[in-house]
Amino acid sequence: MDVRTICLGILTRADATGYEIKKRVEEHGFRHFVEASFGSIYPALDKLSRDGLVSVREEIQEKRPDRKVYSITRAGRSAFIDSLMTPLPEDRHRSPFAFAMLFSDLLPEQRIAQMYDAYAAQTEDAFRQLQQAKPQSAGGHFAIGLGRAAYGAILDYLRVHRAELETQTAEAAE
Amino acid sequence: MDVRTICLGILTRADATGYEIKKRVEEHGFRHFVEASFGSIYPALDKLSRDGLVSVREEIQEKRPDRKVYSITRAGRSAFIDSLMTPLPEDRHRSPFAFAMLFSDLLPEQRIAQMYDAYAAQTEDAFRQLQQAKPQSAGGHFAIGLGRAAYGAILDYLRVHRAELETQTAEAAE
DNA sequence: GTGATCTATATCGGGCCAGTATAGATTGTG
DNA sequence: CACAATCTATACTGGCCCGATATAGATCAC
Repeated sequence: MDVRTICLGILTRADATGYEIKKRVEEHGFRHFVEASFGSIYPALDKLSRDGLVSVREEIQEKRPDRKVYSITRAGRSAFIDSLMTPLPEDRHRSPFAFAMLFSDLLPEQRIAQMYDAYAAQTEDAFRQLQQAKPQSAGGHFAIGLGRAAYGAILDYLRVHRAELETQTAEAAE
Repeated sequence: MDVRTICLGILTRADATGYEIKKRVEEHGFRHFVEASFGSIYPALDKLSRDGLVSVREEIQEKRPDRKVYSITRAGRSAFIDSLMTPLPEDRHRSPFAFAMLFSDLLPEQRIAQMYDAYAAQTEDAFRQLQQAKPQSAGGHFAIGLGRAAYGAILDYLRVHRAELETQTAEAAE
């Protein structure tokens, strides 16, 4: 899912500037599924504009940079739908935490506990965000539920393992 | 978790060529948590070599490209551990499928069902792979369990939602 | 026997991220 | 009230990384 496609998707819902697209990508409905930075959004909008998939109107502002408001064109809408009609790229779950755990034997126990707590906190945050998210459509409802299911399961697993870890520590301390 | 760090991690377990590192990254113990392509592994090994974090010995072969076998150095091992002692990057879960679902209203019902089935099949594969994986260490056991918990929850969610979807279709067909 | 897969290294274009620059407006805090 | 932080808004750069491609003999399956 490249940044151009993400931009097109967001623009099917409403016109937006590059800045607003970035904000929207960070909202609950999107942030757990896609990401895009300024460094890729602005060039993407440039390219889309050159290809006629979006149009721009410049709103001149006195004491700020001019707002460039992008709208999706008919061609853009159909290119977006086309891209959803061809096979989707597979999901990617990259976890530096799980990778680090594979090398737990090389690290002090204290550091493991630290990583563990940081990871649990992050996951709880993500879960809570999805709990509060208000879906805008049937698809949004589904996607949020999916995320919630995954994060919830991870949290449960962490809780169970945490208990095991404490037991082991307690035994070792005897 | 950059490719250099991934290479170092793998080399803490055994010496390897670039090719072997790629294979190892694709094994059950790693593939659900990290990824790295040839296009990044070879330059990474180059850089590590120049920085003295790995050493190379060239095994000349008659009718094949020479094998370059990399070993981690003392400096490399400590650089790897250092990188695990500093705060880890957050997990990333990118899901083109969930993103596409957010736009289900723009797509034909048939296509939704298709994406749905493809996604379920993929997830089942991943789950099965983790079921069969045999952990090599306590950390490996933990990481595999974590992955299994997440994929399992997603599969459950998909099954439940599938039933709903069929109910809706059936109602619509009346 | 012949086509597919495996071993093995390497490069290139293009996509993308993180950081940085710029700059005035608004909001918050002590 | 002063000063800091955050917000709006665009844009570039260095560097990382992926996917595709090139090369080439070996081995395996049918």
